[in-house]
Amino acid sequence: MSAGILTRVIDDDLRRSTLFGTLTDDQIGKLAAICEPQSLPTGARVFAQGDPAGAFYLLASGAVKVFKLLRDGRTATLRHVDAGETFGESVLFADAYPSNVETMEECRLYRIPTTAFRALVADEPDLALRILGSMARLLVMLNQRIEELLLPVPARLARYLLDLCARRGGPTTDGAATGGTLVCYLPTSKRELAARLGTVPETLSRTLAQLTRSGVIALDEARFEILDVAALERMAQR
Amino acid sequence: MSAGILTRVIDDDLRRSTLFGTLTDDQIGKLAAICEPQSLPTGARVFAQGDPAGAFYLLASGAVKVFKLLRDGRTATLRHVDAGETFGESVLFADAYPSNVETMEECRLYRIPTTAFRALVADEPDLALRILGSMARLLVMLNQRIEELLLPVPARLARYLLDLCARRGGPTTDGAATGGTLVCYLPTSKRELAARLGTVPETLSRTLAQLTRSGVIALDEARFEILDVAALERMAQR
DNA sequence: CGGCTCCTTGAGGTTAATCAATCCTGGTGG
DNA sequence: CCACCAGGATTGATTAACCTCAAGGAGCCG
Repeated sequence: MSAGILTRVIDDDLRRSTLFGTLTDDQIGKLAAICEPQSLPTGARVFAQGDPAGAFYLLASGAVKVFKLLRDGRTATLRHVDAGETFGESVLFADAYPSNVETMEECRLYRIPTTAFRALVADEPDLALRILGSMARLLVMLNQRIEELLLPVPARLARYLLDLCARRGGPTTDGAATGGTLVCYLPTSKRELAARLGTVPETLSRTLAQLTRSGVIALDEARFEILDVAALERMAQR
Repeated sequence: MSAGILTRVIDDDLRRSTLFGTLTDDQIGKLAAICEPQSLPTGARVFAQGDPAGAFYLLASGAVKVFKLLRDGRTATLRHVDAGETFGESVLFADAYPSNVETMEECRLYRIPTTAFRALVADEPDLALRILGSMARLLVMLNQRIEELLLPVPARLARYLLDLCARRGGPTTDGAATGGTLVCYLPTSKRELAARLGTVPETLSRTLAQLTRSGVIALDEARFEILDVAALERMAQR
């Protein structure tokens, strides 16, 4: 039956997520029952700041960005969300979305209505602890973002590059000189990256050029290599 | 019995808090049982960034600041906490504190150990929903802080002043001209306020002087009055 | 080929941090 | 009572960061 196959897909997506990855089969089943699958093309708006809050989302595949529109037209990117992560959790207990979300690629995602989810949480304390953990992680991350914004652009960029290598990073270490080199790929356009770093493309370009000139990184299109990890870490500390 | 009086005090403090204000008597009782009352003088460190995370805190009276120390010695204030609010919730599921907390006045606070609290939450789904709500509010607030930091200093100051009047604000509206005037008092030294706004005392001083010269606010020591609400709101939008 | 978007590079201007001097205000001790 | 000092707050001058505006490339698709 196709329904069986469909729920199998949903279950798998849920199990692959950071937030629900370790739930019991029973819990996954209950959760799957309230999820509403969606598919969106690149550049679609998931919700806008000020929209009435009805649901939060699990991103099954693709990538989205969470951002604010400043009055002068600039956009401030708060967060890039990767497959397996959730976004919009903050509206579980708020009445409107505090920011905008737009897809950066073709996406599959699950809409999880707040009322249904809250009812579920009331039945499953374990689920509550889990989402508490997720929100705690978000809080820590936002704390870091705030700290970062008080640093100069080169430090922000250095942190981003180091973080990127650490997570999505090529363990492609070349056991050569000082700590070896790390290879990785920029996941977005430089325009998006600049917004994510709270700066403009021109400044990002200059900063990357500076890093390349001084031999700290090597850059070819989206592929980059950290040649001097120590120097980059020093730069990340203001 | 003194024990009875003591628990009465704790219960009242809990009930006065934003987070636990609407719990049932039974829930308050269980919570009170795991709270550890503390009294601290001005300028005391509650915890430091990197400390192993064992508890979060409810501030019963006084005021504390949450801040990060930047490598160059500057301090970045993330948040000022008032009586009745909680702080450190983010460590409920993290293993170390992500920032420092220091008292700005004499404080009474309650240490709430994470393990005991988590056990309590597992028993009381309602409590879980409640703290979820609190963390959602925190998330929204941090979102705002990030957005603010991308604005120029005058806009940040304008938002702070408007927000202050709206919350702690004198409803002392003088029904005179454009929307009337609002009177309020700066709750901290200008040094602390500058840190809270992510700037330095010199710049704050200049910006306040500028606002005063242009007749938007009147300032006398800590007492200030918003003379032109509309102008300040315009300034808050970059 | 022309138009497009994305990225880079250059020149100039603006914001705000830094450095430094002065002015209060309150407290202390002669 | 007053000279003195310490800390916070202000003001001025200088400097640095980075945004803005403007002008090219380089790849891509009609």
